Amino acid sequence: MKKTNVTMRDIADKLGVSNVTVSKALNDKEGVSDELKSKIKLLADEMGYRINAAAKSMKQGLSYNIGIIIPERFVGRTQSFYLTFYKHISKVLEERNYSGILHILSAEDEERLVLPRIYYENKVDGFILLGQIGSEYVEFFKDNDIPRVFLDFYTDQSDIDSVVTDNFYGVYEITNYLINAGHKDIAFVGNIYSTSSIQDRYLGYYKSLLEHRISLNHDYVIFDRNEKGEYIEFELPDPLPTSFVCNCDEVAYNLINKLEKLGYSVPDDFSIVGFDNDIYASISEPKLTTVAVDVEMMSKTAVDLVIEKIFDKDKTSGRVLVKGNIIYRDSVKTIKDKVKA
Amino acid sequence: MKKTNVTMRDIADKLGVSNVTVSKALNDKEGVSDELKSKIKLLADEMGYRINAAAKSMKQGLSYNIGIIIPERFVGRTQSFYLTFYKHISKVLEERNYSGILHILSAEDEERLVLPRIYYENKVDGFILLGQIGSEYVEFFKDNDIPRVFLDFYTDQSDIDSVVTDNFYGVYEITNYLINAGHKDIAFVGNIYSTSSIQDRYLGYYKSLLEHRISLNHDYVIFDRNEKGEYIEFELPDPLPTSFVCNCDEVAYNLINKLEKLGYSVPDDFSIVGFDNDIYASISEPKLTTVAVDVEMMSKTAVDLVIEKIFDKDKTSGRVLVKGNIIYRDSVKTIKDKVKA
DNA sequence: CTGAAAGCGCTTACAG
DNA sequence: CTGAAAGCGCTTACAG
Repeated sequence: MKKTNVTMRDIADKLGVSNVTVSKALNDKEGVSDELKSKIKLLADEMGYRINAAAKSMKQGLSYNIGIIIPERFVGRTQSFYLTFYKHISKVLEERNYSGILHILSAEDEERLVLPRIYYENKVDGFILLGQIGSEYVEFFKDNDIPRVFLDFYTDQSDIDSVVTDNFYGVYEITNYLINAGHKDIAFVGNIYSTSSIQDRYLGYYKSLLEHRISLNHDYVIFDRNEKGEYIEFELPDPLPTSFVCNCDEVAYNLINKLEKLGYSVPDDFSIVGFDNDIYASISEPKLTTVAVDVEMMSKTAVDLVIEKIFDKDKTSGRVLVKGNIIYRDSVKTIKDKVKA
Repeated sequence: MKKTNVTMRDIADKLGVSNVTVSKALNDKEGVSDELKSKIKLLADEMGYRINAAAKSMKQGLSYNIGIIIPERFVGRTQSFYLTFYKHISKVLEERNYSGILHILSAEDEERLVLPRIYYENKVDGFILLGQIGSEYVEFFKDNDIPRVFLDFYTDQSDIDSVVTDNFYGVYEITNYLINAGHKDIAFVGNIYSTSSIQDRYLGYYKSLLEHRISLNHDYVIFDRNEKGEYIEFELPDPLPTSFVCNCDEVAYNLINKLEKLGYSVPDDFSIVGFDNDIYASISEPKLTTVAVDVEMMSKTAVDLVIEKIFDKDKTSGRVLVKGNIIYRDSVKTIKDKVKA
């Protein structure tokens, strides 16, 4: 049992020095002899001294806490993506001597434009907002001058500092890969009017086609969901392509199941790629070749950005793109030398 | 843009009262006329007043933060269970005017017995520890007198306050359900020496058997993993039972796949139940009848316990069991009236 | 290299 | 019903 409530004063008294000297020693500041400094540190340890963050915080006007906001709809039984994000955020925060207060934003609060209590209580120095958030809420958030960075958030609202995956480039690269494997008849699967992120992925696919002088076939754009985001039955084109670029792994997973029910086999009859490298990429048969979002780099970027903004209110970054990495697995077959029927 | 740094003093000055009165009004304490109180609240709103949690915290010696600790191995791509837990914890915390600082405990810190920095900085009033944690770490944690509650944590270490799912009762109930559906030849799937939680589930199964005068057949205890927790090939008994009680959904999912590869069909040839109601219960074909952990009630219980302990250091609760609920889906077939071959 | 003084913004206990 | 005083435990700026 360690004694609670050991203060700098207590340490100072025992050593016959002032609390100022103790503060300087414990914070490794100038103005204390090395000898005294280590004596103080030793005694602090012995006495089980723990700094009072609240006192420091009040004096400095800084809490060394960052609020992480995740809308509750991303916290489902099948959604673990954002916990992984939080893990990396938390790790970087730790390295910077910050802590993360994780706030799950309820649908109700999001609708009624209620900011988290940690804002009204000045418990955090800045915010990282994870995932897609209603644009009204974002506007409302912007009315306050607290530093904030949006992570994995797509919007056309300007003057927002955000860190996002390079959707465009990722799909561009993976489509190139398909073409290099001999594919020419390549479909894109996704509702290209549904989200900005799907749109960018589609455009990456299109750019790869353009570069290889493959003309865009509108029958090869296969919708996966309606405007509400609900999945719909795939309407497969006739004739079928040899490969499918899916806008996400879950849809790739669904497509594989659909094709196999129709008696086809992946990758023998069709090559399929996804995006996200989430659980669906691993539970599908065969496992998916896909684009892995670089969660680690994105998290690090977001944390460093928000901390910079805390110390320089005028700092802006705009939209920062982080490149993903292709993960090669078993859902693509090279057909370079195959004679097509 | 709201002005930052509005203090109680500023409000007091504008109204020609003292900051004490403002403090009382804003905290709804006695000693201010209703008229003045509402005038103060109105002006506070208008001026964009936000309380300084650090100042309050220092004065009261309470941070109104709770540290939530999750070992990093529970934060994988396929593990979203604990984020769901956090969501419910966070919601209750919110209702109690607390905030949650989520700390992901690295494997390294767990091994080296490093407590989270939030402890050493007095940033939290108590801890909720989620999931299984090394016993040395637990012992080390106990050396400190900060309130702590273990959630979804199984151990034989005594004098630990914990909130756990009633494994025993859950499997007891779901085995009863199988028996009522006409099953008599029921296997249990799990390594009964592996974890305390699997052991309890096994004993619930056994109790149900006992109650129905069905004798325990040791061939019907099928191991799913080795001592290290790595999954192994099932060794199916001969003759086969008509149903399987699996110690968790993931294993039930694996078993279904194994049986279907062998040419059997579930639930026509075999009925199968799981435990946890996690993602494997939903992605399996057919969907699993299983026991859902009552995450909401467990979270609420844990939060209320830790808060009680903050205000009454001597409060202990011991091991609190929370009952799960059977979720009926498609993996069980009634064979009551079926003539057996 | 060391320390006395002031102050961060609240709340508590007490006096009127 | 209202307020003056003290103090929570630090850090900062300045003086020696």
